[in-house]
Amino acid sequence: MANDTKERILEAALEMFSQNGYAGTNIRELSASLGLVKSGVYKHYESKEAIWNALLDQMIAYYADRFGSADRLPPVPDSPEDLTRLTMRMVNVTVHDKKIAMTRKVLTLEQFRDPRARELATKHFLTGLTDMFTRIFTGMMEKALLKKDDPAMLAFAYTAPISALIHLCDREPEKTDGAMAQIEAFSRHFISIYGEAGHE
Amino acid sequence: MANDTKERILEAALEMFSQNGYAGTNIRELSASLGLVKSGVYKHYESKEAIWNALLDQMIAYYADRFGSADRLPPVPDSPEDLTRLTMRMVNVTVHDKKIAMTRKVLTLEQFRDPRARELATKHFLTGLTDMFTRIFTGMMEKALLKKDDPAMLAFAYTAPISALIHLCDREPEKTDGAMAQIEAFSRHFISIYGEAGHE
DNA sequence: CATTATAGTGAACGAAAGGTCACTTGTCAA
DNA sequence: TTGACAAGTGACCTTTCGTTCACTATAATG
Repeated sequence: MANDTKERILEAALEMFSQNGYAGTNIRELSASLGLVKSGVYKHYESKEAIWNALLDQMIAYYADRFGSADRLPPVPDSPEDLTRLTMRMVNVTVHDKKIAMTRKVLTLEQFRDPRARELATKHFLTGLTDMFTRIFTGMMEKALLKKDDPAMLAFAYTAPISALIHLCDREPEKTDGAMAQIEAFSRHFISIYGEAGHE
Repeated sequence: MANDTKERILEAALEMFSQNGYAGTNIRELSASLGLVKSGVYKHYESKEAIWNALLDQMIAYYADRFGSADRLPPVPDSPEDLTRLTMRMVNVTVHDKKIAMTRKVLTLEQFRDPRARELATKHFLTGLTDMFTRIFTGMMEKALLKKDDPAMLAFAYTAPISALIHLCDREPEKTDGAMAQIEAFSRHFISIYGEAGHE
């Protein structure tokens, strides 16, 4: 025992599924990338679909652990500039962390096929960010850093464009730098509109 | 001759590729959906990949014809309310037109595999809408319907959230009505922020 | 009417897919 | 030392895939 092959299979599956999709991946290649022969994989998972479901379980658990609970919320920014800094820090992680980026790709590719992937995709791409920033903006309005407005609407207006550029980075990685700059510019523009006048 | 089978194959391919992806589609099913036996397809296309390329050609040409030229631009709205009306009309078409919706799905599924799909996806999901509304907003600023600002930035801030909700409709069609309402609410909110004061 | 190209059929093929199984190897507990 | 078990191998099975091909029916052409 004391073997991590079962986990390594999931890692390899994430990599291959995110590049070629579930249907476009075969377990011969998958196992070869681990230095195994394909029958070896079946010692750990009973089928290709079982690998997929285990991977999805892991992605769902990871998301719940990392973004699901309210207490994991980043601190409310102390200034408008802090919002931009917080945003850029989060975006940088999300774009450059290989595992998170591959998770997004997998969800993109399988969202029409698997109901659980669909649900998780909506969280990753839309509601997760919106909910998070709804709380942040509520806090900022209480601190009088943002003009009073519907925080959920502002969060949607703030996160959706950022999410669109993250998708662009996934699709065309060579545009990552430009997209990052655009996110920062957008964040500043957002603050210039919604930031409470009187705060430096 | 006088046969439209070649076109019908592309229609069926769009349908199947948009649901199951390229790798997840087999030509037995594809031809069966046309009342053919699979070998019949090869009288019209020499391979599965040739079908895919022809479909992509058609999607690219369709996009260029419909959204590519500047003269196809919708008229600049005459009032802020008109912007919402124009937006809702465009979104309604884009969401409910089966062919356009399937095109988006196919591009979503194949964007990481095919460079041409990748390029078209970026146009469909990001730059196309942004460019279009950059022109519209420029016109609205000239008419003093919008506060003077960077029209490209406003267009990005306006279209990206709408695009996110269109994606939601593709992913979870049962949420279409809610998404539509949210788009309309967002449009009005946008106008309440950027609309030039003094216009009713 | 004879001809010829076109659209479609059905059987067959080789390759590749997912999956099974008898067997070997290495590790640990009794 | 031995027994048991988990991990990995390689041959093999079945199904399905994309593709080919000889053939037929049809409809337009000379």
